[in-house]
Parts: sequence; structure tokens; C-alpha cells
Amino acid sequence: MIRTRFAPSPTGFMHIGNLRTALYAYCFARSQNGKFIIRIEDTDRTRYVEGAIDRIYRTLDACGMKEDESDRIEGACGPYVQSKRGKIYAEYAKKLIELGGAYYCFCDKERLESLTDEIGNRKYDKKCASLSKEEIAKLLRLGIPYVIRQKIPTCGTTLYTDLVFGEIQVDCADLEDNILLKSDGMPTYNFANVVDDHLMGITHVIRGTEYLSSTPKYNLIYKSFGWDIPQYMHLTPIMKNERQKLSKRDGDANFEDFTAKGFLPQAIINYIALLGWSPKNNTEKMSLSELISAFSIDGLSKSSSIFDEAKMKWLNSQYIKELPFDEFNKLAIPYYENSLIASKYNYSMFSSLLQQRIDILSEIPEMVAFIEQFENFDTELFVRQKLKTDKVLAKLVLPKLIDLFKNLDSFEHQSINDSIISLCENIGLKKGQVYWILRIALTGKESTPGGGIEIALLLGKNRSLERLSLSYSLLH
RNA sequence: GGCCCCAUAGUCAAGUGGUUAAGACAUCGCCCUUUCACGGCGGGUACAGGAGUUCGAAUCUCCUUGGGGUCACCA
Repeated sequence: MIRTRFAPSPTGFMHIGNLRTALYAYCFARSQNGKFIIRIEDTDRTRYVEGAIDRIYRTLDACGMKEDESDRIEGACGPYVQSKRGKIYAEYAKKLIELGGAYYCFCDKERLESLTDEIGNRKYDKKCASLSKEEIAKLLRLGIPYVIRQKIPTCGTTLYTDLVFGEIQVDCADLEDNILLKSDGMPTYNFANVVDDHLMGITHVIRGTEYLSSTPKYNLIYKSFGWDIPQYMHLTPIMKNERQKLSKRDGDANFEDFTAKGFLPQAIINYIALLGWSPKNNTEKMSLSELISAFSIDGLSKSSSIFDEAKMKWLNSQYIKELPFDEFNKLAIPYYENSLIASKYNYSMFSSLLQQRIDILSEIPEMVAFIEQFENFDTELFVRQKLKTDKVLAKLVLPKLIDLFKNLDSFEHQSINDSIISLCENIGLKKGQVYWILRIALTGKESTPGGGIEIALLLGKNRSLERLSLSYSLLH
């Protein structure tokens, strides 16, 4: 049985890169009829952020990824929060010492710092590795603070096969005797991840490449214990540009910032799935369940990829377009409420125009602002080379449009259209020319959520007339 | 700096010794049209550089260059 895990640290918000790691682990497990486990890695209490765990679950829920075991879903391998597993680590650390894979270290901070070299790197010199049993017992009795360090062979190489990168080989001499158990009794990642992955029966470890070259070290621990080593899939980072990882600070890498901006969770999931992985058949728009059935390890990329919000926007627009109208309208309401038209109109009129022409929901306020906002605008907008319209033509047409609107019996789409057509015939202009002038005169905007008639209908007869007159006066 | 890893267009990416080097986003042009948008059609743009191996290399090897990761009582 395949078992994968997502093991985030509750140190802040849910980063897009983390989400993608979770997504791959989830898809891989589901595609193999395996289990997906969530484990909270909170052994560093100084970095703990209140509410971060909730955010992790909230994000996973929003994306539709349901775990099989976690702190909130009972499983056989709990607890699923590392801070609640202190005793387990202590016990296994002792055992590892007995097995010769670790040792007590009593060196204090000052001594450790004295080991720092010119470039600022520091490597422990294994001083305590040669302490005798008696010395150790004595120091322990004296209550000297200690840590437990991994005992790494002084020579030889260690290697493993990563499922995406292939064979990775590292010289033991390049590895350090890392701290496994801190002086506060808590384990470091170096130890906790090994113990937990083993105890939780994880068969495939899926995580970022920052662990690619330290994995041999972890494998040494598995070997000391005589445990089976899991399979590894290391994932390349998502970059902001060629040289920087997606930054946490800018708020552009945060899942909830994206949803607040009006990105749909399924679009986000879909987009990030494609960053670093591609399906065999090249399809791009895929639901979570399609992602699961298409997922395969050999589609994983070895090189890092740059996050491109423009493409995610495009995907988002695809999802928006296919939403049932009522659902779109419902999602759009908060954005209307935050706009100049708040509680003044029947929002669904706008929704029917907007659904086909926005990429993200947050474009809505700007798109509808013209309804309430009509000020002096640049009359150069009347100039449109393709249609051969200009200010002179606008000056000619506007009075006729005003007359036309005044004399309209019924103010609805069909009748407006009919009279505009006959107007065009009378003065020998193309429909497009008149409509362009109408739309600009009504809105003062180059881009609007609808055409001239739609806008006129939204505004109503009186306001349309007001605006036409005002625009006409601007031409003098 | 040592060690590990990576390298196809502006971006994501197919490609695994023989292809006119896919596709998508973006961009540009045209068409449709009641503007923009939507939609349709089309264009330009890529194998980082250099040596090999081979009849033949984006694909294999080496070097160079560029980039990333790592070297914590952080994960």
C-alpha cells in the first residue's frame, strides 16, 4: 500500500510551493489507491505561528484534497503533530546510540562557534564521538546539557536513487554529524522526519529539493535502525524569476491572497500542477480528479520553473466562463459589494455581461465603476482609425443620438437597435461608427463590460441622455 | 568556496540517436463584431557555448558558462 505524506511546518501562510508539494503527494497517493497523510512538523516552537495549522487545513479543504490520516482525522499512526511525539523521539534516539548510529555531545555554543571557518561555514569536529562510556555517564550525572548527534562514517560514499533525479551520490566526508535531538529534548527535522516516516509507514517521500543532498544522511539513519528506506521524489522549487524563489513576503505566493484576488481554487491547483509536471497527452485544463488519473512520476520535471500569473489568469478565465451562471453571480457578489455600484443595481445584469470577459473576479469593481463615475474624459477616445471615427464625426452624430433617444417610445434593446439602424441609413454611416461613438459618449471608457446598447440599458434613458449631452458639450 | 542538482522561445513545456523541434500562455497580424473582450485563423521567436562519440545529436560523453540547492540546537 502506497502511503505519502504532506508535512508542513506551521510557520505562516500556505505557500504556493508547499501547496504543489501537497498536490503531488495527494495525486500520487490517490492514483495508486494509496493513503495521503498530513503531519504537522512543529518541533521548532520559536517559529510557530498561531493559526497556521488552521490555514493549512482550510487551504487543503478549499482545494478538495482530503487526507486519510491527520491530527483531525483519526489514524493508526498518531499523534500526527510532532510536538506531541516527544517521547517517541527520545526513545528512538537512545536506541540509535545503542546501535552505534548516534552519540551524546556536550559541546557548548561557544565551542561550536569556534569551529567556524573563514567563509562562515562550520562543521562539527566529532569531538564527543570519542568520549568514553565513563566520561559520558559522568557528564550526564553532572547534568551537563547535551544534544544527540548522528554518527556519520568518516569515509566512503552513500547513494540512493531518487525517482525524479536518478542516482544521487554523496561522500560521507562531506556530511556533518548533525544534531538529531536538541538540548530541549525536541528532535530536529533530520531525525523527526526519519522516525515519523518510518513509524507512519510512508512509502514515498515527496518534498522539495532542499533535501536532495541531505537524503543520504537520512538513509544512514534508516540503515542503522535496520529500517526499509522509502522511495524519494524531490521537487524543484517554483521561482519568481530566474534567480529568486517565489517570495513569501510579496503576498503573491500565498494561496489565500490569490483566492482573495478572485482566483478560483481549481484554477490555482490546475496551474501549479503544470509547473513542474506535465501529463502525457498535453491537456492543460484538468480538474483534480483528472489530475489524479493523469499523474505519473515520469512527468515530473528536473528543472525549476518560473511562476507566470498571466497563464494562471488565463486558466482562471476558462474556469469562470464555464461556471453555471448562478454560481458565477454568487461568487461575484462580494466584488460588487465592494464597488461603486454596491447595492444600487441588480447585480445579475452585470454578471451576464461580465462572466465572459473577466479573467479574475477582482477585475469587477473597476469594470463596473463607470456606471457611477462619469467625468470629463479625453475626447480623443472618439478617434478610432479602424472605424474612421473622430471628434468631428462625434460632434455630428451625438445630437442625432440625443434626438433619437428622446423620441424613443420604448427603451429596450430591439427598438434602440432598430432606430440606430435607420439613423445609419439616413446619414450614411456604418453601424460600428455610431455604436462606437455612442459607447464612448455613454462611458468615457475605452473598455467596458458591454456594447453601447447594453450600457444604455444599464444606465436608463434619463442618465443616458444626460451623458450624451455632457459628452457633446465636451467637444466644444 | 566545498559538495549535490539543473539548462529547448519572454514563460510553462513535449521530445529519450534520424521530427518541417509539438502544444499552451504572452506577443504581433488578420477575420468576425456594436468598442474592448469573447471566438476563429495565421506569424515571429528556442535546443546556452565549445569539443568529442556517431553515417547522423536537442537527445550520449567531457569541458566552459549560467542558474538553483546545501553546508544551523530551521525545516
